[in-house]
Amino acid sequence: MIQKLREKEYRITPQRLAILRILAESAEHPDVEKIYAQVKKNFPTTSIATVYKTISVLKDVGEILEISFGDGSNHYDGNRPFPHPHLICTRCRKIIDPDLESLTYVTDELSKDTGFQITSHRLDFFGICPECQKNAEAGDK
Amino acid sequence: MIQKLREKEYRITPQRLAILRILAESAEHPDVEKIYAQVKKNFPTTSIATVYKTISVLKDVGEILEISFGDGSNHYDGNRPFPHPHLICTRCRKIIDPDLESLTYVTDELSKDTGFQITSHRLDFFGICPECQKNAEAGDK
DNA sequence: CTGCATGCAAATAGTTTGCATGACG
DNA sequence: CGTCATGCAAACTATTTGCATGCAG
Repeated sequence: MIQKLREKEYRITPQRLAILRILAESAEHPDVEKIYAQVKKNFPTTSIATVYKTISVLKDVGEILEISFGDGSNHYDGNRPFPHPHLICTRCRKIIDPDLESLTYVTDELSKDTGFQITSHRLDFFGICPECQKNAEAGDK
Repeated sequence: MIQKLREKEYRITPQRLAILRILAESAEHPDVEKIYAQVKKNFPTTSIATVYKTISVLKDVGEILEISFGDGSNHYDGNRPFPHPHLICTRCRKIIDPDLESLTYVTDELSKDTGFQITSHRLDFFGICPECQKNAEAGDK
């Protein structure tokens, strides 16, 4: 993964390494603020601008995926740099990556019907996760 | 549709009527700027804040749907105030509402597998529409 | 060394809010 | 006629940009 940066003539700085690591290791889909907070633990001088710039580079290289949920800020996924469904708990904001094979079939059908050349997609489900359902029953507010 | 506003104790102002009309009549999915521009044709004094406030009211009442694509601003749909798929041309920014029945089945399966109580979803496809494909072949940049 | 990356601050875009004035019901 | 909506401007959040300094190659 670092390879790809080297190949494309990008410099490897400690900050970029740190951001890369965070994106590669986090199972969830952090937003810029979360990444920023993490990076600062190791490099307190890092500015948020650098995070944005690095993310922009990684997007261009195709190593991370930008995901925009309805909540103001964008999130990023460094583990699966390709479109995949999300399952978001609207109560605890947890995000899960479910498996759904049937989707490629749907895409094909859609492409055939409309003449569109489909390059990408986004599929997000919103709901309440099992834990939050329990908490709700327990009278939690 | 105006009924619903009356019922819920909201006042009917000319500005609200204008915004409502635009949302109900536009087949596409305008963003706030577009709505604002339209409203100003009839009510030049209207402020963008009023548009936002009215939209917020309509969202609460459930008469319009907020859609956030990846492009900074939110879009709104006053014709189908319930989740439905979108097909977006990344070249000319056109947005189409395709038919896809198979989706409810997918939702059910997902719900069963994860224990989530799914309340909503969002499904957007990105690609190139037939016209833009032609233009691209013709050497258009 | 040379240039690209960093980090700060200022600029920008989209959206929200506070408050005085005005209009719906 | 009281209350809620409007409209202006200021506040806010997420993001981008300009520029001087610093470090990677």
